[in-house]
Amino acid sequence: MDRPVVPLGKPRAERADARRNRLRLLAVAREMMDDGGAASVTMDALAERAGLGKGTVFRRFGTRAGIFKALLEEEAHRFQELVLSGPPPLGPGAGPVERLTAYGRVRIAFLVDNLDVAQAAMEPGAGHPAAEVDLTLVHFRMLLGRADLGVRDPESLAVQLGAALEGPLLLYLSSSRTTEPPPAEAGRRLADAWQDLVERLFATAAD
Amino acid sequence: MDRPVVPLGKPRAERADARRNRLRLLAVAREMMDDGGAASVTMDALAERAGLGKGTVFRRFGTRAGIFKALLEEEAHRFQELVLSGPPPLGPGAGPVERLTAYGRVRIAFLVDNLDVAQAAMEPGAGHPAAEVDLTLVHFRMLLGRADLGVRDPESLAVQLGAALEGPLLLYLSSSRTTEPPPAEAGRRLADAWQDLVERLFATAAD
DNA sequence: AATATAAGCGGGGTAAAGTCCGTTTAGTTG
DNA sequence: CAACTAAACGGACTTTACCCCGCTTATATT
Repeated sequence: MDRPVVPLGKPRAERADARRNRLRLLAVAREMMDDGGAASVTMDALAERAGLGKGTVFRRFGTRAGIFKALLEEEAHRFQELVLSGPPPLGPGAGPVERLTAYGRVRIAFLVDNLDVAQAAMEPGAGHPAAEVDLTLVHFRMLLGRADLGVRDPESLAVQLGAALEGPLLLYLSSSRTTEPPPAEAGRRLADAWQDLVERLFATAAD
Repeated sequence: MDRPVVPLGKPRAERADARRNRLRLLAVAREMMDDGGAASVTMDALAERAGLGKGTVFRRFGTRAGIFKALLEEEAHRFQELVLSGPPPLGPGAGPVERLTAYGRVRIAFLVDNLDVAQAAMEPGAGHPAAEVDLTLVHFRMLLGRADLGVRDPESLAVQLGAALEGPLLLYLSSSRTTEPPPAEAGRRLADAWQDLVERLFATAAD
């Protein structure tokens, strides 16, 4: 629980062996997931299969969920680049409504693909809902600020939108997946609903 | 090898001892929460303090989260009555916008009060997001159906609204509560934002 | 190169969730 | 009321996440 807590200003670059092991662990984790699914990634097994001690695994990731968050964030980083400097409508150059709907579409596709990782990433009292969510929020705030709806509390609206996007996804991926609609179709439906919501919200501004 | 094969349709009422123990466990759990917070409610301790075996606890609630869900649902039942047949604006008699905002206000207050139980109720791969959430969805669907926005997929909108209401709450209650705004104020802010969102959504219909 | 030290490492230890299965009992049937 | 059966019970057992802390090593400093 105690974090090292270097007062501040001293990031103290990651040591070479630490970095090597971190990458190693992530690679092995991915490998194990491909084999036996997320459930098969136990801390002991991961440590052993990576040829490291259990303590090391925890030092690197803090918690089991931490591993999955890290996996997710690797991907998220690529995504972020697209959002910040890729081609429209996802990247800059399109209007807020287009960018928001595009964002939703891509994010939904992403989570539907990485369903089990996403699930595993939020199990315990994980606290922070992944830095990744924060990225979504930052982006939403930016877009909302730009589009001038006369909203009282843009910060809260960003959070609500984020929830409206992620919530249904989580609901979907937590429901029995055996008899449910196939992911592709569910994804399409979620994306359409998202577009509907965004357009409806912005319609009031266009009056 | 003879299979019992009760065809179906026979719920087989709860046995008297089972009922007694179920109520007992809930009472003791509440007691323990008042003492040492949600974290102090371990399955072993609960079993012992109730004078029962651990197996019994699991038979009754299936999972640790199950206990907290059960606690929450006890409350939710009272709430449901208010919604279905209480006085306006929460109960019938007011317009959809008023009812939705009232619903949000009360629900937020409820969750802010029961913060730790709510948190504890959603920890593991709990699967079903609590029957309670379903109640919210049923209600939202009803109100959305009544108010005739020309929405393509009312079902999805209900889910999104539910998420927009609950998501920010969860975010709030999972963030460090030591330095954050006091619950009362946070609650007010969430409620205002919720009202804003609902009014904005319905504005397009009122044109 | 020698030294100092913060960071990293390992793996046994603990606690708590959840499973198993043999025993007990409430409720039913003739 | 005696036999019967499905449900409930208990508690030992297993599996994991996560902690602790003495030992090792990379890296900065002189």
